[in-house]
Amino acid sequence: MTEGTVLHADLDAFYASVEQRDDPSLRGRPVIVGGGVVLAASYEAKARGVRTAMGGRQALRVCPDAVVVPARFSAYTEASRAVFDVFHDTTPLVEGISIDEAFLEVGGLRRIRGAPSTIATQLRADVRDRVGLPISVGVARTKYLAKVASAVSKPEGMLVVPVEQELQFLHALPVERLWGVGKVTSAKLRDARLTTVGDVAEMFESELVHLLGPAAGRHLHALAHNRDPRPVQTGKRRGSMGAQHAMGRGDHSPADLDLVLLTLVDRVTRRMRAAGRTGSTVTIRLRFGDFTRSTSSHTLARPTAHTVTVLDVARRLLASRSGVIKDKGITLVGVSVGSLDDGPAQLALPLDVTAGSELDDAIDAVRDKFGSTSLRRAVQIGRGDPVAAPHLPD
DNA sequence: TCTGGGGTCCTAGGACCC
DNA sequence: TCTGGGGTCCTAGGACCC
Repeated sequence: MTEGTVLHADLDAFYASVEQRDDPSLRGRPVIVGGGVVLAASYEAKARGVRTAMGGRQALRVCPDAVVVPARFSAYTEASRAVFDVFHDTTPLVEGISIDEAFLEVGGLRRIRGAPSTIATQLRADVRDRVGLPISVGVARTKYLAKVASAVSKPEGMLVVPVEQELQFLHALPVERLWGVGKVTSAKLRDARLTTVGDVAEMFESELVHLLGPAAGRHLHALAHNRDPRPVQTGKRRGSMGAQHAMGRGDHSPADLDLVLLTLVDRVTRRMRAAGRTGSTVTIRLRFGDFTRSTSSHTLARPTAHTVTVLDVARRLLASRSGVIKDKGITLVGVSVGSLDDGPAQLALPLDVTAGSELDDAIDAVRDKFGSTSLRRAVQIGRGDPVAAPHLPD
């Protein structure tokens, strides 16, 4: 049997696991993180039918004895950093995908660390010992298949897909396992009597393109045949930064709304400046009283991270929707700045990254400067050898 | 069922340019 | 006076992911 060399590591019920780690009284009990909607559910809660993104009331109906705890984002950020430290101690080739998952390329490590499955076993033990959290790992030849494998192995498992058995494993899975198949695409595929990945693999690419559009059709055709040439990529930088705020259905005066907008713009531009980045496309996202949505955007002639400049644009965009807001009411406001440029070449870390609230900014800054691979190294540089941030007007 | 807070990528039409 | 084909950018919306 031949092993692939891509690992996909994925923390199990991440937020809920951190809560259970930090409060022993929660262990073994159904735990829900978040109130209005479920941000995360422990496996005990999932076993009773609680799902991520479920409404809070519904969750308590299906699992009345669940313990509901508020989210502690700083604790999750800290735990994530510790886990990524373990990843980087395993291999230099780490591609972070989100706060709780990453791809690791371990192909070059056979002589010093052994076979991929050996490394994966050690990685799980290291995360458990050093951070105290359960993690699942999938091992395969491609990123996509490694991700599928870790998902199938949960909870707290490990699954190696040998190269010889790739298609056999893949084709038996339901179409919903394909990356990029959500509710809408799943319905289209099932309408066309395609229920397994194997069914999709039997289609011509042109048929899938006709059914789903060019990009999605080609993408799914490739995945169904396990064609996924993307290498594990370090140093990715985000393309936009945003903040949003959900509100109750009640009345919100224009002054209230403006205050929310100001707060959001301040949060976003502050993070941009901390990361040393500027952007030129300002987008506001609205959700109305009937839960329909709209976005509107405006592109500036020059990129900026200036609070007042972004606020001015955001205000005008919001004003252009005031009629609908008046009619339907509003339940969410979001602001994001996109088309982020590469920013100044020098490292733009705040001087004092040890001061509590600044830590997140510093991590943002480092992620954006170096990608997650060099996260730890750069934070150390930032701590020991501060570099002045370039002056950005505010 | 009654809905958080982040993000990514794709599509389609119109403006504008050559 | 009326007209082709191709490219890029902007905007709005939508699907999807964690």
